[in-house]
Amino acid sequence: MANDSTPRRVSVLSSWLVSKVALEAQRVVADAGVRRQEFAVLAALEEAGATSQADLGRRVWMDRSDLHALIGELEHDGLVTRVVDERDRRRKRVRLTSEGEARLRELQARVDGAQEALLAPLGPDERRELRRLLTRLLDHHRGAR
Amino acid sequence: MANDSTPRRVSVLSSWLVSKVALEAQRVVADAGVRRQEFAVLAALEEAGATSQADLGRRVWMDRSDLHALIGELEHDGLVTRVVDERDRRRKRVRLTSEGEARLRELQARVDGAQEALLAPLGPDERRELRRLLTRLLDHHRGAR
DNA sequence: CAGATCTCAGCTATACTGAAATGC
DNA sequence: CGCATTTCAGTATAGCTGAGATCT
Repeated sequence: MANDSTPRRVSVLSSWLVSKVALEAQRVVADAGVRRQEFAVLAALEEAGATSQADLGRRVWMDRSDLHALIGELEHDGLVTRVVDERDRRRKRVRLTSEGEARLRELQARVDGAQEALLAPLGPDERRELRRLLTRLLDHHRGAR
Repeated sequence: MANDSTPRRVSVLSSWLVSKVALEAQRVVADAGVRRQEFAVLAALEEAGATSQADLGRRVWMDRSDLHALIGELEHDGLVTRVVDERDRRRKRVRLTSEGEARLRELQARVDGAQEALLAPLGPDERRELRRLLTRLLDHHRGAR
């Protein structure tokens, strides 16, 4: 009550609040030794099986260009393979290697830890509620484009 | 229920969720013609009166370096003045001009609109709850450093 | 032909770091 | 001296754009 260092008027801007929390979240995940994008792509790949880069981009909401670069790295590190789809030669099917699966399991463990650190001050109900509210916002604005 | 395009496993990563919402928030505010940083600084200045850049940086959680550049722009545009503090000559007191105040009122109106657009899918209680949860996270992690 | 996909070469905004200059 | 403040220069990352090549 006495120690309110957050500027009142600025805190009225939810955009500001969300951005700062996002930064903090990113920091926590990075401190756990995880690149958010890599994790997101590997996880999406495991879930979707072998898909095209374009599909992957839609799933992870990542830019085609950045995704292309990232997949290049992952391929170079032997975590994924990139093969021309013979049924539609425009596409390249990206697939997890067994090394990629191992890497994903490793990252998942670290991410779980980071997640716990990030949400530490919240109880189970609050975590659920936070996720619900954020998801609602995302779904709403996603639909509008 | 049928249309669940968000990858299940990725959405488990709250960090990812928060980041995407932050991006959306930023977009909404930018679409309203507002630079988040400029608004934050002007608002903090109105609230704090004439303070040093360092103090301003702490209030708005902005980097000294970036803040310096931004204040340079604002000064060039006649929105703030920057004067050496004679009581402590290391400091420069930054102060809103009347043009700056007018600019702030203009931005505030746009920000209110953007805020409304961003939070449209949430009811009043939900907005309060979202802000409460985010603030709690921020305060917690802020204290830890 | 329209449209999708992959690729490449950039751009911008944001956050941050290191270090010098000045003054307390 | 240690410490705070301002300033400058440079780095890193994320997200994005435009355009060409290839294919359906």
